[in-house]
Amino acid sequence: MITSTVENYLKRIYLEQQTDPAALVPMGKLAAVMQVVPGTATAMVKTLADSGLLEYEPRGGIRLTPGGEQLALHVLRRHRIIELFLVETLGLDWSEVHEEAETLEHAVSDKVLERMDRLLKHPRFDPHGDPIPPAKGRMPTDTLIPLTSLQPGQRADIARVSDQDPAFLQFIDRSGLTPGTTIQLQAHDPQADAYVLKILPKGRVSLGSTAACKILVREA
Amino acid sequence: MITSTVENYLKRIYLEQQTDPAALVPMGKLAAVMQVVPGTATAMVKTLADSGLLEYEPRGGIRLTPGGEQLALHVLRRHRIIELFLVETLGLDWSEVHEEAETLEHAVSDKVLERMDRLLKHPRFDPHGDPIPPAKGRMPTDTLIPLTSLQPGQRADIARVSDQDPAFLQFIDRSGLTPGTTIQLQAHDPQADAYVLKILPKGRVSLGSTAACKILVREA
DNA sequence: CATTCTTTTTTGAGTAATCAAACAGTTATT
DNA sequence: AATAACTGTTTGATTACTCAAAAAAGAATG
Ligand SMILES: [Mn+2]
Ligand SMILES: [Mn+2]
Ligand SMILES: [Mn+2]
Ligand SMILES: [Mn+2]
Repeated sequence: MITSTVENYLKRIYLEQQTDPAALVPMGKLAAVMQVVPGTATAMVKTLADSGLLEYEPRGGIRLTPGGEQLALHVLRRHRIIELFLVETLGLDWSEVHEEAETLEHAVSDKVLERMDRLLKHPRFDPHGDPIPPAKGRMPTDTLIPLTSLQPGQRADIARVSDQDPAFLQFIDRSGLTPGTTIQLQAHDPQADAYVLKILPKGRVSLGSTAACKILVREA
Repeated sequence: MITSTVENYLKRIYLEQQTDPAALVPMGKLAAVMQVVPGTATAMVKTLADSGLLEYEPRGGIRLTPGGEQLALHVLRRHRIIELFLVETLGLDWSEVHEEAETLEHAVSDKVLERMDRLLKHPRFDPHGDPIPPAKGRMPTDTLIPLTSLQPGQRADIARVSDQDPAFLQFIDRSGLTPGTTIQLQAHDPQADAYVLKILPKGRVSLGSTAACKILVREA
């Protein structure tokens, strides 16, 4: 049975995998992101391995099988379409939809999901700029860079905000740094740990590296 | 913890209660409608009684406490608003939304629910004509009668279809007997077990008593 | 009123998911 | 190499929900 617990594990494992596709995901990392004690993660991973959803090397780590990855992408598609639906159709704030989608992603049927997808005109990105896995076919790979990699003077479009914390997302919103915005890095002072951005057409904001590296941009 | 299992039990008990508000709901009935073995119902009922959600008379039956009833109505409100939302906003067929809502009713937050309610302009009835419990305040009581109680010649408006079976609902749709339709009972032949209806402004259909008593009407 | 049938409860067991804490294996440090 | 620190696994228990089957209570019938 694919319980919602299994769906959550697969989705998290997939996301961890993406941060370093070559390496195995260590058990400690998995336990940490799933917020369970290590023994729980070990037990779960054994049953997922038995179901053929991942490969498990004891004391080494794990990696999703193609079947496990397909399921993970399915959950991720649901999650991101639901997020966008909640923002676009029901008018929720982008800072709160992640939490809502965390539950709904396990309850929405394929039929309902495809209706949402149609109503939203087959969107390619969720409210945070994360790509929506297509119903079939490969996940599109775009090459985004963190704001911290820009050279002073360089322009770029904000493409993604990779932190689901409502307080941070609300700050991004207030500052006018939502995906789609064009910015220019005006100055970077390593000593002050300050990235000064010009928001086009008007506006200015200064960020520390902790915040700046959560903002991914596409070079203009 | 209010698990979705608990929500389902409370909702079913409430609905059973309504069929005969004076009597206790017998354990056998509960087990049957919940599709569990009697022992399972007994075990569950004990924990619900311990949580103060219902009163349990061993070998007598059960009755929801005010707290249990409030929770049940909350679930029922979610269920019915979701059904209408799926029909109105996502364009699903009324024959399939009951099953979808059965899962979603446990996953939709109060915030999302109130957004749906607002988008639907605070509806009072679900697609099947069942009343939507208000967020606060008492459940409205309307006096509907089954089609089988009409006298030949009498006119009435179809108000509710009380069977969630998709095949039956599709038949009702095909026959033009959806809630809101005005009909007139043209003839009732007890020997043939046939209720002949005129559908206004035009149309005619004949129903047996099994089908006719699932259709509730409001006298014109 | 004794027997039979029906309904309900009890008992014992299983699955899924979790934690605490003991244990074992691996890597780093002295 | 010995020891310490870290990481991961095992073991034993718990909670929520469920079923199968035995036992008990109550109702109906001859
Ligand atoms: Mn989730
Ligand atoms: Mn997102
Ligand atoms: Mn349900
Ligand atoms: Mn309904």
